Amino acid sequence: MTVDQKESGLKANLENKIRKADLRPTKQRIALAELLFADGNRHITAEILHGEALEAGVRISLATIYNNLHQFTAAGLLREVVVDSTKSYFDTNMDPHHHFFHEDKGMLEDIHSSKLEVSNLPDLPEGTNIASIDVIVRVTSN
Amino acid sequence: MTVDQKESGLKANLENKIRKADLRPTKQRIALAELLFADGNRHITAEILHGEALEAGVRISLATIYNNLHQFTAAGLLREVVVDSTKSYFDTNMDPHHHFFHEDKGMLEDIHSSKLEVSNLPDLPEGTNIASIDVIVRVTSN
DNA sequence: ATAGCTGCAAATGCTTTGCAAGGCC
DNA sequence: GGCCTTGCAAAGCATTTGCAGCTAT
Repeated sequence: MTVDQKESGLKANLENKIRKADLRPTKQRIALAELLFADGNRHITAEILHGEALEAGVRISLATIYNNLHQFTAAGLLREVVVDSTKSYFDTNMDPHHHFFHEDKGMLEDIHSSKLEVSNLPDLPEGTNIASIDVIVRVTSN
Repeated sequence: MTVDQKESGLKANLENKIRKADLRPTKQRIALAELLFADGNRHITAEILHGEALEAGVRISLATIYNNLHQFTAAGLLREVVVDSTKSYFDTNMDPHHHFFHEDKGMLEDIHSSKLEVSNLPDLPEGTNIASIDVIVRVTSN
């Protein structure tokens, strides 16, 4: 198999992913999907993703980045991680897991679920269900 | 002891708290301290606190609310809880503890530290220290 | 053809800042 | 008096929205 075939196989795969989410595989969406999903788990902000897209030679507006990040999130391809009150991070790892947050660098790092356990959870408030449990271990450089 | 004496005792206490933080006990600061610390643990946004101050008849600007929330936070009288990417919450409970976050209502509720245990924490990334561990149990009404 | 997407620019919402006037020590 | 605080209005920043034009099906 040539490199080109691998390349096109990957793209076809991403197109599929987009189609399954009931979204049209536009040039911009495919480019974003490549940046987000090709290299495994990523934690990214809209701004950064925009920069990467431009660098990769894909002309795309920030508004479209935001639209697509939210559409991907709604479709279950991404999740939003709330760690910083000034900007939003999106995570491509959909398995249950937690995070280190490097406060100095504004960087997220996965903690595999098996590596961290939350026990002794008290009774939930009357009439509520758990939507998710987020554990954020904030670290600073020493 | 009369009610008035209790009242003034409380205020004197709050003034002390403010002085210890190296801040001047201005009318606005005392009013905010009353709203924040008089009735035990609270979780509050700048907007809400502003509303409460106006309701209590204290003329204070939103900018001053923000200034003081940050000064109180820097002084260790408050902590900021990051749960919502659109606004900041401040918590008057400085003991180590975690939170339920009612996503429907945008409301925080304490989980006493003794009630929830985080175990099996993996090794920290090279050269880092823990700043804090935040557990947020997001719940929705059913 | 038509419903969905994109880009632009304007709008939004929360938060911060600059600066003149006022208040605490 | 001198420095800290306040309030106002303007600015800032990330994000969202309206809309005209383009694109996938």
